[in-house]
Amino acid sequence: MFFPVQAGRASEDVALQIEAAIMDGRLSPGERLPSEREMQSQFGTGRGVIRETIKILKQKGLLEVKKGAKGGAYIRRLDVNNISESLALFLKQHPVEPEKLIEFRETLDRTMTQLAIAHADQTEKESLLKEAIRLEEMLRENEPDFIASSELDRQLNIMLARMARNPLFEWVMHAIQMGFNSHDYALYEDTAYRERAAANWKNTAQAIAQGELMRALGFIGYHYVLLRQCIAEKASLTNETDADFLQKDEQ
Amino acid sequence: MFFPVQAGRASEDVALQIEAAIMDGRLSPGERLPSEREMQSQFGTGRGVIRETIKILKQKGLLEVKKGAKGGAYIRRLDVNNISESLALFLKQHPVEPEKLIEFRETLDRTMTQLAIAHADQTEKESLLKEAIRLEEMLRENEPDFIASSELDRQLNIMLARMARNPLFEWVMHAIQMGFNSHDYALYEDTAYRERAAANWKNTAQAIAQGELMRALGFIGYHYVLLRQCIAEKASLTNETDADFLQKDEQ
DNA sequence: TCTTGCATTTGGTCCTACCATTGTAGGCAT
DNA sequence: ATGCCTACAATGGTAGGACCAAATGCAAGA
Repeated sequence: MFFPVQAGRASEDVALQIEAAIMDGRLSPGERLPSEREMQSQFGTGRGVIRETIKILKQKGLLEVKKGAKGGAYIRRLDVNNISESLALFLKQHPVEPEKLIEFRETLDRTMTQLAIAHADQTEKESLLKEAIRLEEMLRENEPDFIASSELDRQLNIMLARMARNPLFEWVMHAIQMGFNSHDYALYEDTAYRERAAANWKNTAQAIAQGELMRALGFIGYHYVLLRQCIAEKASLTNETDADFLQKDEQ
Repeated sequence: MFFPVQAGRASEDVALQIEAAIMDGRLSPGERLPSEREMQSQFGTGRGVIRETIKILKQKGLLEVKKGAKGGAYIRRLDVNNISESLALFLKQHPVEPEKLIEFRETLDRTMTQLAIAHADQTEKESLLKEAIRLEEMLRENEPDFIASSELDRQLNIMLARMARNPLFEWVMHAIQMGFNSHDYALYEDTAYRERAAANWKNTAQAIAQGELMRALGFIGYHYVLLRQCIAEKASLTNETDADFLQKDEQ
């Protein structure tokens, strides 16, 4: 039941030591690690081990590496993107039925709306409304930019999440949006959908600004009704894609 | 406005190529990559670059490396733990007020309860109830095992998530529980809390098994009332810890 | 004072040799 | 023929050295 103390994991070992030092606060964001050649002698290993260590920690998002004099490995503050990337990678291997995603997002949206009305200040609420109006206008143009508008849609979601004054909602929304970026562009190509969705965003923002919770929730509900309709239409049009998706989902 | 085509990122480059091959399905879980020395010549680089590449992909959870003959880098199917680990790491650097965590979990719990009643089969519902009863019994012992019981509490949560038939809830719950493991043990040390919490779990499971949504939601609500009380008590007892926490949260 | 250019620091790459682990094939003994 | 053991080969793990490339700073020169 004993296991070898070090079964070829020198780089993992060093990585753990450095990670621990960062988490303990012995190393703070912005600080620099010694140069590779220095650590090489400090840890008593070859330089290769140190380099592999650095790659690991860099991949974890804990380090940022710069070349040249005054270069080296700098401690980096983690940000949400690391989680988002992990999630996105995971989702590529584990496709989720659109309905499941909608179910999840609707839950979050309803709560965030509630929290936003309670906690956000008036400035933010009006800013949300302003952006929603901007989205509506953007789509009224002759040749709407789908990428820009679905980007703005994302922005609105993030704003709402931030207004909820609960970072967890913000982080999860962020990660979810990054993970599912591919599907969303397509929706904004549907003329009928995008205009009603934008109008609905405006209504939602208005209700939030006026503090009318139930009305806001009603609009949120309508938003997801629209989404479900739009997806159902797309699915019935292209059976092939649907079959593909189901197949992928099976494995 | 031009940027150098390869600013010292050979290993990242190779990693991207392999990652793409995995995502395209050109490489499937279980398959083996060529040996380091072979790839070295295939990619036209030194062996160090290949090794760094492998470390990166291993850290991402895409590879598993074995030594010896028939060893090498094997493609691995991603699992939720990678996300959980990213989140846990992130949360260590970004502490969250307990109230915010409760707010978030309560939202998920309420929806999951609703979905579980609608989608789970009777077998599962009874199994949930059985485990809840087991938790209650476990705490009635003379010397309850805090770690085991808070582990069982986690299990109950995961079961509920699975019963919702929506993998997103399952994954997020999993990640959240991994990320916040440290706080939760402590709660189960409070005698008054843990017994009422367990009894409440039983009631909740019972209501779910009987398909009584509103009653179940009522119990869920009570669960979080208990949690909030428990945390408030702890906070008022140890002002020092609380001050520490706020300080950490500021930075 | 500004520019140029050299020197230094530091990561990026290649190479080569050797060690450690593991699976297997072949030989040896029963 | 069977079963055990050993030697070998494949493969990742480590060490150390040499050189390249980029970034910075300083010094010399215009």
